[in-house]
Amino acid sequence: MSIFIPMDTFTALAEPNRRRLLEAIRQEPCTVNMLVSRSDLSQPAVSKHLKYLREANLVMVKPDGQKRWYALNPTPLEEIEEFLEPYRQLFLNRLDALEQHLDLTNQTGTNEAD
Amino acid sequence: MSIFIPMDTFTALAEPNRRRLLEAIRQEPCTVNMLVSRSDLSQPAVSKHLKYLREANLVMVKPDGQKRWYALNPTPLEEIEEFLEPYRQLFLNRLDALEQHLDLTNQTGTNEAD
DNA sequence: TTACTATATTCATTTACAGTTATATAACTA
DNA sequence: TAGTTATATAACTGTAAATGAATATAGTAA
Repeated sequence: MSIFIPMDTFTALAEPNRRRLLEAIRQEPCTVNMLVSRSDLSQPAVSKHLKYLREANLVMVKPDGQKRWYALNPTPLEEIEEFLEPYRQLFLNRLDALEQHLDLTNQTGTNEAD
Repeated sequence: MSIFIPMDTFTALAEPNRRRLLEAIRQEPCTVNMLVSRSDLSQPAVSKHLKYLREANLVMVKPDGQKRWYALNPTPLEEIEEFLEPYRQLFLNRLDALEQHLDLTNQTGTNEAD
C-alpha cells in the first residue's frame, strides 16, 4: 500500500546539502564521486540526494561507462520563480517605504538622530 | 537539552498549505479565523503552520484584542531570490537554445514537420 | 463571576527523511 | 577469470515534522 509520491521542487530545495549539490552541478556537470569529494557527504548520502533531485526533475543523468554525469535541469525552478513573482514587488515596496520614510524625515526636518 | 532551531525559509515554503496561507496573507493581513475559513485546515493546524511561518520570520503578528492580525514579511524571500539568481540566466538560455533551434531549422529549410 | 470567542499549545501517532553501514550491481582492468 | 571502481540500494537508527484530539490561555461580553 501507500502510493509513491515523488519529491517536489520546493521540498527538494528545502535540504541545504541538496542545494549545495545543485550549486555544484550548476557550475558544471558532475559525476557522483566528484560530488562526494566536493561535499562532506558519504557516497550513499550523495546518491540518495541525487535520487531526490532526479525525482524533482532538477537533474538529468547521462550514463558514461561506470560513471554517471549529472547535469542541471533548471526547468522546475521556474515554478519557484512563479511563486516568488507576486512577492517581488513587495521587496521593492519595502525599499520604497524605507526611502519614503527617509525622504519624509528629511523633508519635515524631524530630528530622529542623536 | 537539544537547542531550538527555528524553521528556515526554504523549509517553511516546502509545505503546500503554508504556501497557501502565505498567499492569503500576502493579499491582505488576516486573522487566524480568516485563514481557517479560507483554507480546509483546522484552527489548531493553522495556528501551528503560523508558528512555523513566524519562526521563519515570513509573517509578523499584531495583536488586536482577541484577534491577531498576521501580515506578510517578504524579507526572508530575498534569500530564495538570491539562491535563484544564478539559475535565472539558465532559463533564458534554455529559451534561447529553443529559439536558436527554430531559427536554424527555418534557415536550413530542413523539414521536420509532417 | 460565568460564558463565550479567538488563538495557542500539548500530546500522541504517524510519516518522511537524513545519515550510516553493509551489500548489490554493473563496468572496467589485469 | 578475479579484483577494482563507480554507483545504487537496502536495512537500520534517529529525528523533524505533519496530523488530529484535547486542552490551555487570554480577551470579551453578559
